[in-house]
Amino acid sequence: MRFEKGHKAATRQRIIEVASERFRKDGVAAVGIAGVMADAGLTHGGFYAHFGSKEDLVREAMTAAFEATKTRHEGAFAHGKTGLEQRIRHYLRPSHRDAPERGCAAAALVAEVARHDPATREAFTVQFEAMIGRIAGHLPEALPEAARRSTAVGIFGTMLGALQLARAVADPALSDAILESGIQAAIKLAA
Amino acid sequence: MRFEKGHKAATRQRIIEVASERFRKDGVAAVGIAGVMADAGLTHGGFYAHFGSKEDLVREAMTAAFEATKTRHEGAFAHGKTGLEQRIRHYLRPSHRDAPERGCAAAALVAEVARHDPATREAFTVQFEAMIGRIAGHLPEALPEAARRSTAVGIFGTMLGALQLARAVADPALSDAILESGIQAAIKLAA
DNA sequence: TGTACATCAGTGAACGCGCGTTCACTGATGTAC
DNA sequence: TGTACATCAGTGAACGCGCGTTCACTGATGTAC
Repeated sequence: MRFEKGHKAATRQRIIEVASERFRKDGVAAVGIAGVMADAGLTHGGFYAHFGSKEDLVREAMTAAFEATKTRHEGAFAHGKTGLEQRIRHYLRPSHRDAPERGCAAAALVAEVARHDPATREAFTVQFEAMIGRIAGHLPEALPEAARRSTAVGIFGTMLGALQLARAVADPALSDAILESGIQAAIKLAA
Repeated sequence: MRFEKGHKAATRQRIIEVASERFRKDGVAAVGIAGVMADAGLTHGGFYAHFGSKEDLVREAMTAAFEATKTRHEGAFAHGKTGLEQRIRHYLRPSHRDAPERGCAAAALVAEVARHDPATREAFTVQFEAMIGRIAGHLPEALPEAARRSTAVGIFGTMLGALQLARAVADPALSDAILESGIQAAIKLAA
């Protein structure tokens, strides 16, 4: 064989990583296959040796984005309420707002996911559930499971909504204020 | 003149209304000028007699969408806490989730707005501020203005985040649960 | 050891299509004489 | 009252471009003899 073993798998991984950044930064609809392939150091023709369609890449890149941010944060936060507060502040920090390409895939892609294939939406749902589980893990064990899950959904919705609003608004001071309001709101929900 | 007075203005309004629905339903990037014009009963060539560019239409259609939902709800809700709770439940009801084309422009377009022209982001900011003002108007007058605004931002972020998550998720039961969790969270923030 | 062949990741031209935008034109009307 | 002309909202062909996707091909390698 021309290429060492694992070469193709490595290329595939590279395409997914490039796509996961570009999709989060510019949106799925605005990013083309040719651009992704060029960023991965390849020509566009080879794409279909790796993926069946753009939609397949969307699904895989979104999942990879979720996994990457999860892995990056694993074990970084203490257990319990303090850990959750740290997590909230980390999520709603200015540098997360300013670097969507390396940030939360849910915040960058929710609206578009809602308009995609069932398979993509299911992949999103799986990752969403995992996220909720992680947040719920910080909530008091005294609470019933259902209450913890429901509270976690409210907290995540607040975080995601605030991050998106902070990104959309034109006034930088207002944007900072939105992040701070989001932090306070999420903390209140966790209490 | 061939057309009665006000004809052109009426056509322009029709284009804006069609666009405001289609942008909310399918996203700005996925909607073309030709499709909007066809839906308005016109051919695409006439578009530039009404707008300078697609971006101009985006800005106007988004503003119109905000104004339309505002007008539709004006005076529909009581003052104070009860009115806010009504408002929250109304926002996070299943039929709002299922009809984005007639629903909240912020929820449908935040992510895309973040990637658009400064002028479009400024128009969004104005509408966002108005929305916050309306929510803050329901909060206790005893609170300082800044606290009311901050709380209102948290509440709106929660509503917007929950609505988007409910739209993206593949499982209908989970989607309903997200709406309910969002309602509970927003109410808790308002208390 | 040297030659012929099979493998296959990646190339790049081409497919039909829709995009945003431009522009010469149409044709029903109001106005001027 | 009748005719010539100006107006202008809307038409539809055309512009260059990028999209997702297909496919015949390349060329460096490993394998077979």
